[in-house]
Amino acid sequence: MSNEELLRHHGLRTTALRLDLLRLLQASDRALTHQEFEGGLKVEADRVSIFRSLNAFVEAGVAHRVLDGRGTSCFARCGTDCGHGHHNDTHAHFRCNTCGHVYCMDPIELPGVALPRGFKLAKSYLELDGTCKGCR
Amino acid sequence: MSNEELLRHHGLRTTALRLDLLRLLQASDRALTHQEFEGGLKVEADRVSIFRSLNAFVEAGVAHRVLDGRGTSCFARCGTDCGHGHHNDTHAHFRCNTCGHVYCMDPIELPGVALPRGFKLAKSYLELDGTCKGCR
DNA sequence: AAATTAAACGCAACTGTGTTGCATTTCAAA
DNA sequence: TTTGAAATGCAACACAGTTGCGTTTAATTT
Repeated sequence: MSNEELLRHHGLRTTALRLDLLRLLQASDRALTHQEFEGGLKVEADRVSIFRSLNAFVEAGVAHRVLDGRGTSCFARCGTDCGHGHHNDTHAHFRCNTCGHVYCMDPIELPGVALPRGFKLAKSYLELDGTCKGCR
Repeated sequence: MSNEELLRHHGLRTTALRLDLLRLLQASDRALTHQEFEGGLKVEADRVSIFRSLNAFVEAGVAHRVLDGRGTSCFARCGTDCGHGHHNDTHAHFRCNTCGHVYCMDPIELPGVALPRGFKLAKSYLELDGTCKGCR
């Protein structure tokens, strides 16, 4: 599926900015921060528009948001089974303590956890850190 | 161990602000944000001093830092086995999707994860969300 | 008890992320 | 080609968190 089709398929308009953002998303093997998007764009775009497009991606199921362990949002492409309002991002995220980059891992099974009385579990997320292959 | 002793034991001076922060930490069953500390203090204190004291707590092993899922830091008391530069915070954190509060869960075993070639794992963190007992 | 010194503090200023309001432009459909 | 909604740009704002620096204070020494 082309990026134009991808956007259309998720109910988003195809604009130069969004195609450019998708290009960056697809070219990267890891989650990117807003800053990295801004620095890598070929088109000129306002910070605010980038934020809004990335938020639109998340809402539409085109990308998912990951926190980088210091509170900054990173974005990575979703699998084909994500759609408007629902994400199937049941994979772990690995953050490198040296370069700070965040990588999506393969999907895994998470263990059940006993919660205190009254707590209702919705989702579990496994976050990993260590050293990535580029930083060893 | 009194709070004075606790601070002394971790190489920190006992000041009115730090004792007040410790009081709030101890009175809470969940991790608190900087804002909550600021609002709950009996003594007057500058925002910056609160940030600095909380950072000092983390570095000394008195408290640990948890992200609340929206990028803001929360702080909770450490167990007795944490010290300067090393934390034994091998427990999951639960964030309520309604009120946003973050709770520390009991320590659990995390499953081993197969990482891509070249990645070296340091630590794993299990993050949970759902509805807390106060919000059902 | 007074002097001393490093740690802690208060204040001002700054950085960076992320958001909101509003006017303007642009996409896509009629 | 017209048209309406979505997307963008710009200005301003909110908030977390940090840094520099001068002053105060805690704990040690004399």
